[in-house]
Amino acid sequence: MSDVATLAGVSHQTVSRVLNDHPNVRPGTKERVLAAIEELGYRRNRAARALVTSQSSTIGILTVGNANFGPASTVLAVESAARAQGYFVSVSSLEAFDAVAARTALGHLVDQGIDGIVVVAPLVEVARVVEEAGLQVPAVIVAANPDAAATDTLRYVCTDQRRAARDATEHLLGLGHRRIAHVSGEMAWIDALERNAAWRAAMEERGLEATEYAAGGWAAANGYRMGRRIADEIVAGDGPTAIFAANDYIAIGLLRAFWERDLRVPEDVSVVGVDDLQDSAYFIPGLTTIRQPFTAMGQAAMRALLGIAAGQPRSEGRFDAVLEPELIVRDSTAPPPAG
Amino acid sequence: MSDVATLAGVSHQTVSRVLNDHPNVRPGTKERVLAAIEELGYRRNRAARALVTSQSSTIGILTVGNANFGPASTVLAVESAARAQGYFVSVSSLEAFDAVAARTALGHLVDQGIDGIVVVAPLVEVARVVEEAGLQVPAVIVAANPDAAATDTLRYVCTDQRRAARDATEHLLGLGHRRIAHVSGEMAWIDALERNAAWRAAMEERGLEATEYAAGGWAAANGYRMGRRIADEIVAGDGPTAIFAANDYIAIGLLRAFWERDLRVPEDVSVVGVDDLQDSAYFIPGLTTIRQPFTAMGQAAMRALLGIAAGQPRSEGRFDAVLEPELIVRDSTAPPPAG
DNA sequence: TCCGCTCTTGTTAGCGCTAACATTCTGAGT
DNA sequence: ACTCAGAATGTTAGCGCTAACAAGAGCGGA
Repeated sequence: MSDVATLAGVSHQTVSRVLNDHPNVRPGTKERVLAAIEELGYRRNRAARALVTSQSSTIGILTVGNANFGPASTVLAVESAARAQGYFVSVSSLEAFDAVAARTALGHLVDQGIDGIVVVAPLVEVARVVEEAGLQVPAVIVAANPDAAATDTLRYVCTDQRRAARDATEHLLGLGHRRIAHVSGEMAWIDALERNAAWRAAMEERGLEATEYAAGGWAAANGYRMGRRIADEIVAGDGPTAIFAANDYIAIGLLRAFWERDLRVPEDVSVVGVDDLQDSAYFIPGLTTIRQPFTAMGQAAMRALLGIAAGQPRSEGRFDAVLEPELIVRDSTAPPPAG
Repeated sequence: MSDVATLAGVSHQTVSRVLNDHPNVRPGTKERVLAAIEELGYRRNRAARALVTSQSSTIGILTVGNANFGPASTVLAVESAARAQGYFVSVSSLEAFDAVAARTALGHLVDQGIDGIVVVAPLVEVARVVEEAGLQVPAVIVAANPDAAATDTLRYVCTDQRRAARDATEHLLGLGHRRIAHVSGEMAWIDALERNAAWRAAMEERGLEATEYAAGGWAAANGYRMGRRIADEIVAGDGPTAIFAANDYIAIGLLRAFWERDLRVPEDVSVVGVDDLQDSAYFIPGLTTIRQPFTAMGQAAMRALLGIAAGQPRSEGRFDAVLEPELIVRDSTAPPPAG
């Protein structure tokens, strides 16, 4: 920086002023400084800047370190929103899903001197750890946590998973289905719990029996395993006529299992998923599913984070933003078979 | 830090020594310092440390900002490998694929004072920009770039995409197919180019005609569109008996198009993809595909990066590491129909 | 012409840490 | 007891930057 100052014939402080867009710099001087910066290819040292301003313009993202569609898409969206706001993004993914790992990762992030944290924490346990960590930095948890309790430095943002499940269930109900089963995901995940609860509520509201098949995981393999069981029941005549799968991977496993048993979708059984994967429209048949507004979520998360930093009072509800999912109707749902 | 020093009754420098595992500290002193750190909940300021050591223990990842399976998996793998080595990870994703955006993102990363960059740059243009940027920091490009030219600070690491395509093609050839078409991906991508070239080479080696269908993109929709065209040709009797799809998304589009035309896979036509998506095994039929060793790639990238930093001479070949993909045979490939 | 104001620029200090050097302590050898 | 090497600890300086204050320059009004 002092080289630049020398070349421009000013003091280093004036250079700093130019860099920080300080108002009281004569245009001519500014130009000379800018020229010197250009000539020397000078780049300001962020570490020094962070040291003196105690601001890193970096936000941390804590997430689960696998390629699950939901979290991955959310991370991408947050990242993009952060960059749009001029923030850098430091990602820390959890390999193991336990509290210790979450605490460690959180510590790492904080150690980095980030300005805020966005936690993409679909897991019940991770969310809890973050809440209890008593973070000093602004934090936003992206999760439809029913126990969400915003504080002055902690906010929540989510997509309404209950709405997703209700929309799916009611789409099926509207088609005339009454025996609507649910193949649930991994129950350590908030999303799994919420979708399950809302489907169950929608069924019970109408006095319908709610049969749950616990797949125990989000993968196609889990759906496939349940699909074989369900196929047996359908063939035996006492199975469901429609299934709400906790996500599209499970749904594709279901589709596959039914296909193997010559059960036609949607003629013999309807299937709805959640997520709308890149290729869900090209499954056989094209999958009716619930799409989540990931981009909007990312933006909402950043807005909430910046809001905390700016000292904005938290919104009244428990969530700072609740985004609505969207039902995408394709070919895997139809009225139930006659009789 | 001085608080800790006071509480432990030592100088701040001794605290620093304890923190940095300096050998010449009496065990008793060390313990007292550690206790003081614990009591005060002290965390060392990374910005100050970075300033004085000019080391941030952060590596930057430059990638394309979409959810494409390959890049996303690679990023995840690099991230995990970096963390295992005690590095933080700062991600910068390109929204647009152009040179300007790539240069800007690179600049951002460098400005952050990172210790190294891993570029997950499947795009021809991005790789070129990085090469020409004349980066001062160690950089590793993860791409099967045929023009790879390692330098003292720039290394290449890749999965052998030609091998992937050759394995796929030869699997089909071994099954007896002779009319093996290729549905190519987005040609701005190195992977697309490489897979295309290797398939073509394998065909031409045997004097077979190589018919290419340019899907123009990686999505299922692209595959579907080409699939309809190919289906027409197969029905007309002059289509291919097997197809090598540039990735699994394209393959699923193909599968879907064939299913719509009542063409059976693999009886009427075989399909091979590349990637092995989470649910590829559950496609209808289960997709034969090429799996890439992402985890190993991430580790290789970090190893290469650390190698540069440690002043290790670059390896003799143009690539620092070339990893081998793996053919996963499932149900979408079989011998060609008789006649 | 001179005062007093504002605009512009320079000077100084210090963010929290580590490297380098300075000092003190310890204990084996005489 | 006394020396001296080497271990343990302390002191000082400075990384590159910004904030706070200081000083100089320019200008209108009396």
